[in-house]
Amino acid sequence: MGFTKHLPLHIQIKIKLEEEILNEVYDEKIPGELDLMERFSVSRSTIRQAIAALVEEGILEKRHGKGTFISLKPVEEWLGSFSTYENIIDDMGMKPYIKFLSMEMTSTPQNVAKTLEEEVFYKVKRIRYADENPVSIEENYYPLELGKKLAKFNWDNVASYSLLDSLGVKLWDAKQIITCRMPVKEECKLLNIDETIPVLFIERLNFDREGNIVEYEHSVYRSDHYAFIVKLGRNEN
Amino acid sequence: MGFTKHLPLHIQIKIKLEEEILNEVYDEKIPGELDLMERFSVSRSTIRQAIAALVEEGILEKRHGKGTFISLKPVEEWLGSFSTYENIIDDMGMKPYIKFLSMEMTSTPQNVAKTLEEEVFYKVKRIRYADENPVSIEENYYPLELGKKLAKFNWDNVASYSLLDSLGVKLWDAKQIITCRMPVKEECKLLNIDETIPVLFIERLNFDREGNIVEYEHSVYRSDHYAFIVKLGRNEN
DNA sequence: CAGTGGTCTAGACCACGAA
DNA sequence: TCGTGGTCTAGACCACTGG
Repeated sequence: MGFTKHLPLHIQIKIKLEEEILNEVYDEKIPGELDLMERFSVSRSTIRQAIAALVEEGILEKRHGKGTFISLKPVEEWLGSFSTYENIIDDMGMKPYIKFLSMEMTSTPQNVAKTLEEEVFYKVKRIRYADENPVSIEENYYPLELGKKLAKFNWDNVASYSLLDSLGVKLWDAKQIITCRMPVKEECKLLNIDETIPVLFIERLNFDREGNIVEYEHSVYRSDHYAFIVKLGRNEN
Repeated sequence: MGFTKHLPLHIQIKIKLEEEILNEVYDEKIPGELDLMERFSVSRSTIRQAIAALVEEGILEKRHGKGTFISLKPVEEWLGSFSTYENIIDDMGMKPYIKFLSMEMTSTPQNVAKTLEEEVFYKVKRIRYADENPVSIEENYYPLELGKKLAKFNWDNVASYSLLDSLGVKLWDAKQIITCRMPVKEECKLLNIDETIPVLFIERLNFDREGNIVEYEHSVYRSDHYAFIVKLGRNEN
């Protein structure tokens, strides 16, 4: 392996396994600890230490008596754990739906322009409903190359990250800004609200594992019936 | 120890250590692994496993060559990692200040009433400034008993959790709701804003380790100059 | 039963930090 | 140099899962 500095074995093994997992070398389950011991010619604790790190990162998941399985929590769960968009009025039974409005090329949004040099982005505009009631206007922006591929999909009622996922693009980090303002006329019309009701304005930059911007989201939520609920905990929850 | 079921040794040790840490048996540093091995009559890996769990929970912190130290991240850092309140207009140099306005007993706020049976709460009202400009109106509510103790402090320019901390109350979990609305007259006056500018409205319930409500926060932020910035990551960041 | 992960031991040597 | 945590080994037995 060239001149690998002098990383501890368990780290090297962890990296190797992680790489293989992300390259989909394994289907669902990684080899047992005995196999890995042989393969890497190390003791069991070293293997276990490597695996423990991956478990902690949410990449692997152990099942006693069965084996160690690839986890890679779906992004839905991950993002969901942060910004659960919930209805204050407690009408749980409502059906969510996202309707495609338009797709076009546009100039790079401000927020992205600071970081990237590209001048043109793909923009997808959609409206999110709860039953028949419009909830938000969502615009997703993508770099040209990625956008071209995404343009081939049907964007009705799908999560953007599931489309990204099918292209092999995984979201990893995100940065989000939350503020509010008064709606413009078009937003009032689309959301079916009065001009006197403010809207929550959310921007989110999504990054992949290497820190590249893969998606910029720009959303406007009506504030009269909805709010963001955030759970905070020191550990998992 | 009575009839301890049959918990693994490292779990028992972890619990024991955790208990001692929370009871402030140690000052800053826990005994070395050798000492603990002797004390519990177990092997080093068992001790290390117990400690690893506590490190993962953010309760301990290892320093190579020095020892294992009690961490218990200050709440500031913990809460701060979530909702960093930042100025969009990028005036970094501003000085934050929180001015005490009033303290009184009041009926239990709605949000708390759902969970608790108490009928009266202490309410502390303050205004947060950036330099000379008002940023938000913050109201903190406390259960009677706790409120009585807190009433003795000077509430100018201190974080509520630092006062709680000095009473031995540690925050552990939180639940937060973010939405927006138009300001009422009093809020316009206090925040020095026009009636046409919406405000961000944040409610937060803070819980201790046992899940008791220890604080309810109710804040109104002006939206014209400020926004919430949230960083999301799968692991630590 | 066989296979897998879970727990635990005893002992070795390394790497860092402070005196 | 000494004490601390970091890495690693070899081997043992237990507990869960599935055929």
